[in-house]
Amino acid sequence: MTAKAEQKERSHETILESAARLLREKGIAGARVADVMKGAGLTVGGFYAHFDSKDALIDEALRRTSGEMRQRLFARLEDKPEGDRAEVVLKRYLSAAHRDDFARGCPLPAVVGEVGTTAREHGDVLGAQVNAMSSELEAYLPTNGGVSPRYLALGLVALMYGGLSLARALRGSPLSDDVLKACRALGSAAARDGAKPVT
Amino acid sequence: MTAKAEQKERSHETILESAARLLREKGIAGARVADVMKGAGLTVGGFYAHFDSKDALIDEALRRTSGEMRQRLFARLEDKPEGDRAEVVLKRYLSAAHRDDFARGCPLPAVVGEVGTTAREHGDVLGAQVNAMSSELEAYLPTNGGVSPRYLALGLVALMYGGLSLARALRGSPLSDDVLKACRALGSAAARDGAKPVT
DNA sequence: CTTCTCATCGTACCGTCGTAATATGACACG
DNA sequence: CGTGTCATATTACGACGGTACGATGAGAAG
Repeated sequence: MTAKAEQKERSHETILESAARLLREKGIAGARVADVMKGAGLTVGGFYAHFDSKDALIDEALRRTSGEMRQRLFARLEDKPEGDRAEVVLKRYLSAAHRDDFARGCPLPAVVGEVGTTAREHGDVLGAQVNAMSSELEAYLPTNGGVSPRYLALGLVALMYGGLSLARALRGSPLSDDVLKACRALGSAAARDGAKPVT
Repeated sequence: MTAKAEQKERSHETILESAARLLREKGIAGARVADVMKGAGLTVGGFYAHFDSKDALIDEALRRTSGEMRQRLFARLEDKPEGDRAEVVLKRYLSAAHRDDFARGCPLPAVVGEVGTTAREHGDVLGAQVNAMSSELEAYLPTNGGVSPRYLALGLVALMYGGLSLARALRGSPLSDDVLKACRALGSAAARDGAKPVT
């Protein structure tokens, strides 16, 4: 009896991984059930034995991809000088490599727009992910700036997400690289001095 | 003979206005041809007498809405002290009112994600709009900062777009207001001191 | 060996979307 | 007053999407 259960669990995991990839590459509407199953080496028919609905799959995939991304983003920071850590995160997120690695990168660029317009039902899950990302970043920010670390972190998350999204949408144009560079510069300055208001 | 031509021109304009509204409210895929025509008080049948395809309509609507938005965003700045103008733009863009006014606000939050994933064909038009917005903002930025006005402007555009997109996706949650506030603070500091690198 | 279970498959239903072909009806012109 | 033109309406087609249901076949249980 255990062999069947194991197989089902493996399939569940494979489906989720396929969904995670497609969600990041093609967004919510673009991650079609049939394609997700094909990516998992299965066919449509079996899908509803694993998930209640496409929406449930998207929610789970969103949590999964967001968690993965945070892990990669904040990995191996102990090696870096304490004051540089936020900048390292910024540079990792706003890199050309991250822009070009849809399949394993941040899911936000692929889902935020849809959540704001036609997929409001995923707003809660999205909010939790944004919150988690911001909270984790907050720990690496200075406390003596003009803005509290919490707000600084939220602003940096918006800057990172905005820069990466634009860079992905404009990839192929030189403007894409410029956007990344500009966001790194703006973000680094803010991460160091805490966005001190000027006179 | 002129009466027909006038009517057709009026219809073209009405269709475009309807598309502009729907594009901002529901995104590219969400702005369906039948709905656009209904919003214009017409029916699907006549659509292809006015536009070659849905894609052509979207491109035109994107240019239109983006231009409208810039006009509103940079209007009446002569009243303001010269050094405050960039900040005024920031505050207008990152306001709760703008977040809640889908129908007349910035189209970027509704289209950037799709262009990055499933609607690459609109990338050129989108790039031109981002460029226009950044260029216009650039004129109001300090030249003595750590970053050139061009890069500062690009970074601020990414911050504004990112903040507004997140705020729209999270509307209803208190996090939405926090994101706007955080982006205003971060942006204002950068717009004033030009993102000076610290020590 | 037989029977039951269950993960997965093949397939079909129903709605929706972009697009196109034809119909209609109002206006301009002779 | 009749005729042709053209903007718009009606309707249909083909593709595709999420979802559901019966078939299949491999493994577990006796």
